[in-house]
Amino acid sequence: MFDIKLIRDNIDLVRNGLKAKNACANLESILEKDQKRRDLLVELDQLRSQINSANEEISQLIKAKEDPKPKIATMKEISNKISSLEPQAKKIEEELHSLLLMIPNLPHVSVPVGSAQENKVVRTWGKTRVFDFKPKTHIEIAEHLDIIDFKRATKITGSNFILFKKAGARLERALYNFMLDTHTSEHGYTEIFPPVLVNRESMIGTGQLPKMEEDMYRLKDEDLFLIPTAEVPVTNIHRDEILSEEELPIYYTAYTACFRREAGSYGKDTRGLIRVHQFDKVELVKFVKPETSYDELEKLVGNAEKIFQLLDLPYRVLLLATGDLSFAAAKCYDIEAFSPGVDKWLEVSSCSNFEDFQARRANIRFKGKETKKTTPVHTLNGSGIALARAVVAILENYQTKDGEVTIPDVLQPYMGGMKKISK
RNA sequence: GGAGAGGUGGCAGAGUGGUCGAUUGCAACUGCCUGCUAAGCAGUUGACCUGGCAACGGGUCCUCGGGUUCAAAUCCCGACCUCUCCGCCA
Repeated sequence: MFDIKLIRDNIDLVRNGLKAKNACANLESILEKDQKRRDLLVELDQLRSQINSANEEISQLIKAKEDPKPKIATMKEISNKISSLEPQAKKIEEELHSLLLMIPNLPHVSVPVGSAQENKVVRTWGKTRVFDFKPKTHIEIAEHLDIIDFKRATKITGSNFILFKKAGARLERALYNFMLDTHTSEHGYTEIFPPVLVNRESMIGTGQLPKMEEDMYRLKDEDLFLIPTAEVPVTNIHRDEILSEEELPIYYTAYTACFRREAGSYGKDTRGLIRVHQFDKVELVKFVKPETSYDELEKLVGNAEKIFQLLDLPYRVLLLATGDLSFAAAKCYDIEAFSPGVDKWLEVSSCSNFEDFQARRANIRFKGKETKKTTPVHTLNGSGIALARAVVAILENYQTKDGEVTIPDVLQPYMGGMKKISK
């Protein structure tokens, strides 16, 4: 949730931040509503205060066996005034709230200003494979090895769904087990297995709603949503809670299926595994103290990178420019894996610091041990990592001349010792 | 899904129209006492909104939303959740 006080106190900062993010909001109208709301509140509070003291007097009159009728008459009068003001106050409160929910987070100062062209490659890891043959795409490889059945997935559900088979299915399972094991035993994350259906409050809490409802799968009868990422249920674990300072930082990791409608994004990038409506992902979520959140972001990216290093897959890390940042993010690194078959860098992870943006929406705070103050926590999350695209990277990077795929060393134990996928 | 019971502060648990943000117990914190620990004694302990430079005020919150009333934790209606029994089911 956007902090109204920041708009009141520092409107230029907000205006510039929104501009950098290519977002607009009528800040003047928000401030106007805010003023009107506070004026109404002051008036209402005064009336309520009168009611409270009158009420006390009435009870004393009753106790003293005196006639409370005249006092009751004045109370009735005040009470009527209150009932006429209350709906106004409530209405403006709601209007203000929904306006604030539509304002995106502001970018951090360290984020380059501009559109996606301003994204910066921060570092590149590993060597791009050199093949003595023309590398095939993951689609050709998967169909040749009969480990993914695109046609039948379409028959069962619809376009852009996938059906893994045999070693393909096993590879999927091996990958998320390997990732969960790495994050829990080497990076200190606590494993979570959350629901994949969440309610509206949870979706608002992490910022998917109200703005992006059309991108979400929603149940017709229940007002529940299929999660687009485990970020939603996992961040909402601590919604409406006050944590103690000693509990922080909290690190969670979760494997879930993720569901995205990808409305309006049909085009050339949608073949194969690259953009599908359901994919598996291992997510990393952190709740931290504000002063540590940017250090925590660097560590988070490092944890995601580690997966690629262990898999020995070349990747690069991008720092996203302001215009490419998502709604809730203040700063974001993308990890892209190089896939020689499609000859592209594919986004396989996105690691963001949301600062207190989600924490304000979801009402997640912590109490200072010394200060005794309650302050919103900072939340972060990152993919560690997204599976369908990691499979693309593995199939295309580890393909051999005769159409087989070598299994990366770290995955072999998870594949029952299998060293390569053959027909 | 059907029938019944219930949802009060960190927890336990009173309160059934007016002086109730709410008795009390536990837990926690701060003093005192004590060789140490325990016990004991005294006090403190919620969140949110809002006025004010401040000192210091005012308001809201007894699951949530409506209603009755001058006045609601308390009465009425609805939603959600929990428990018990029955049905169904992995």
